[in-house]
Amino acid sequence: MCPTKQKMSNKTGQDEGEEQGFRRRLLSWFDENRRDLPWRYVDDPYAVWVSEIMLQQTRVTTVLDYYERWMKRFPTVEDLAEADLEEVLELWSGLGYYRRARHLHRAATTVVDEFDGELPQSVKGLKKLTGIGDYTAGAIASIAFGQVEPLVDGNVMRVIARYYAQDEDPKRGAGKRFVWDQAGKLVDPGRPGDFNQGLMELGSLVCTAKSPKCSECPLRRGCQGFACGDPTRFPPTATPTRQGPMRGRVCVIYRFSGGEAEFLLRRRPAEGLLAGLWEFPTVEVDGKSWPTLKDLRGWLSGEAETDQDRDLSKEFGEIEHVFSHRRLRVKVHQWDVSALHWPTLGKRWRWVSEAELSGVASSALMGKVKRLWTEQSEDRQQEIPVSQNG
DNA sequence: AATTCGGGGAA
DNA sequence: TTCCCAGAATT
Repeated sequence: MCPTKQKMSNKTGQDEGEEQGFRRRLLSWFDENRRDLPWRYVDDPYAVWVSEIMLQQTRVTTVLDYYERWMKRFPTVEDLAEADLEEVLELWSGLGYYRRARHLHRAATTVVDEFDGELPQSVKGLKKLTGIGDYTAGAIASIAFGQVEPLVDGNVMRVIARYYAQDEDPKRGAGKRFVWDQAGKLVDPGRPGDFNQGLMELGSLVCTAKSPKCSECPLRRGCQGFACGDPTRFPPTATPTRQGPMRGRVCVIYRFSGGEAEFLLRRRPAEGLLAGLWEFPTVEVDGKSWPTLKDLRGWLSGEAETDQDRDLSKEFGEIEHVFSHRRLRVKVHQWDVSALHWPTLGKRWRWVSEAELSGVASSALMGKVKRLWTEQSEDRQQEIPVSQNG
């Protein structure tokens, strides 16, 4: 508990004065310091929607490139609704949390088919679309439609928890209600979208998690966390549940066809992790011991006549890939099957040329495998006689 | 209320 | 390394 923490006044007149000062100082700061982001100054609810989905659990700097590519390919909600899921996932490849892309695509078809191509303007209406929750509904309603609605994201949680020296965890229970209540009381009736973006911008640029720049903060004077002397005490940090390490093997199976390399990709199941994405055949196990080569060739048994143990044992690299709460290290194998007769492929398998590889929906880990392959292709060409390429 | 989702960059 | 980011859906 903060020793200098002040009681909130219940006198209506005083609250309104406090809130108006908060709004004025925040908006004034935002007008001076707002970043020039591509989804700002755009009078297009669809563009706001796309940006907000991409920004879920993802930093602004990461989103920029994806957003530009997306809007170029799918400029309107109709373009998105008409697109194949495969292409949607392809544009999302590497951004993570792929469910967002699936939901956005499905919601786009809902908007076109049921709402005559227009996004709902109310929070209640917006939340009926899959992928739009409390935060995103508030964001679209206030930013795109000027509705006086609050929004709470990670930044807003932190700013408000500090400003009021709130001890409760803002992610749940009483702390969550408190933050949403305050956000609702504070939001500026005249410029709700700018106010909300200003709150997030302040959290992102000034009221940062580790070392807040209180000397630059427009809200310092009324901030009870600053008055406490240590604003980083708020909000309290919830201890994350950490998962154990994982080990895996990835196999780049390739052959030469017409002078160009082709790769064998496998499609992941429609449900579960990385649903529907393509990958170089992979095996993974929990823990720190490596899966065996036998594990790697398990899915190949009976598919091709070869001495798989020997052929698959060619390793050309190791990659570490870090997820939200997991750490996967994979050994990368290569296998040239140019000389082998390969059986007919089922629906889950596909040969892809090197040029086509970048146009396939896949995870960030597969991107790393691909880059590793490309980086080492010069070395490989020195080792492998040119005759193999013809 | 607690998990799951499989990216990534700053400190 | 750790933290946590313009979170939502599911259980």
